Amino acid sequence: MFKIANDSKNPYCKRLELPAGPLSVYASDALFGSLDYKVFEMANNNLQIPERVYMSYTPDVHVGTGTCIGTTAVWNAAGGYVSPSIVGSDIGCGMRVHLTRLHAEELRDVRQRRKLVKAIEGYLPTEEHRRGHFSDIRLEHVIRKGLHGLPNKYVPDSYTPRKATSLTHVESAKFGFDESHLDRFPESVWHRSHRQLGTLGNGNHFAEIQEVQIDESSRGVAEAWGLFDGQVVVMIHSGSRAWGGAVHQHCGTEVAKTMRALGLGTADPRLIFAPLETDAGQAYVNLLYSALNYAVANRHLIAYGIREAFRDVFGTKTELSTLYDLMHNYAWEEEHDGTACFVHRKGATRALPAGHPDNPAPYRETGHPALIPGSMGTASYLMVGEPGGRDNYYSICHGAGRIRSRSATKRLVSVEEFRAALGVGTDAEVVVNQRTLESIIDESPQAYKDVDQIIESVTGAGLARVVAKCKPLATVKGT
DNA sequence: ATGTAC
Repeated sequence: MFKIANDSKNPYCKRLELPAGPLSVYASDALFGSLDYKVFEMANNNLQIPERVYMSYTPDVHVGTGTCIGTTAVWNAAGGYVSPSIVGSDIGCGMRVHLTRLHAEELRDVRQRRKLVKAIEGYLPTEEHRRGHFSDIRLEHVIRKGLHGLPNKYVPDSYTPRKATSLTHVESAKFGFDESHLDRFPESVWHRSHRQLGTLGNGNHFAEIQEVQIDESSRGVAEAWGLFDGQVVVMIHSGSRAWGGAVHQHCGTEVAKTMRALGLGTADPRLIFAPLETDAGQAYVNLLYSALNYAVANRHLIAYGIREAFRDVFGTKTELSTLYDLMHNYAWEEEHDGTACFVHRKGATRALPAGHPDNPAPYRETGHPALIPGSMGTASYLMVGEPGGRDNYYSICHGAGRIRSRSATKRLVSVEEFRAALGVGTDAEVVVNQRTLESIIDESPQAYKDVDQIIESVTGAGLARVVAKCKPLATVKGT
């Protein structure tokens, strides 16, 4: 189906010539060889969207709906295209890490980890908060202004040690957009979205308590970020919940209509896209930004709840400073080599190197943290971009990457295997909140690639390097 | 990932 061009000097980057155009794939030979041929069929469909400037896969790539998870796809902002299928329905889904001053020794006793997990569960209901919870928060303020729409009680930082870190240590705290598009959503969507504020959601979303292990080669950066060996950190993975879903569904229908009217399409009817300048394209981009506002505020409020739990267990002086918050499902404008680009990242994380002007101010000199989760029971990584990332529009992986569908995992993986992967019954058990592991077996590590191999491909390719490895101590999942 | 229809 395709040829591999020989012009790449990077053994971790394959430049393919598919019938519809070029595709860069960042992966070791072993990972590249293990890819399902369907990811190339899917790429070939995505490459048929007109006017594309660039498209690539990260090593954790796997098949999704219309577009693979692990895709970076770039158009020029002028005359470009936007695709709700490439962004996917969990708009703004991403990662957040908070730092504590606690040492993992304080959680060495499994009973202490259980106590903490139970406390966190009390603040993060699995589905929705009860009526009246967060009644001091106006949802339309959050939708319109992101973190800046939250009451002072939540920001800036009655709870972080350095002033306003939760507003400055984020990829984006607020997206401005044309609010007239908000009229189209029924009251039920607003109501549900309010009750879902500060909740994790399902699937691969989680909150995890982890122990830091600094990579010696990056000790300087690690210490500049406030990390120390043995430090307890909190990693959060969540998105825009029902709000993003409603944006995806509503705008997707409109974009599909525009597509038909313009006679556009590819071999895959699920792959929807439209020129940026169309009414449907503009409505989607505006409401996409509203979902990015929801998602960042949602992760912020999850962190707020977890901080309350830490205070219940470790005392009122416990701090949870914000390391960083960034997304891996989104599209927005970025400038590259002086050109305004419209960049889609679906299951791909931006990792800017030291000195890049788009780093937020606190991370201008070091590069910002790129937060990469592993699968359950396995390590996660704090990375930083390298200058070589420029070739890939500064995109790196977003995690381990699924190798088995949820249904296949339920069929093929036993609860015993899952228990063993989490060390259940040993001193090192990763404590999980769920009453039965059976209910979340589709998230067992046997459903995912080995995150260490993914990271090796990213570092080998010169896209980013490891600052710290974070080993799981306890995990909180939705149902 | 999510809500909704089956």
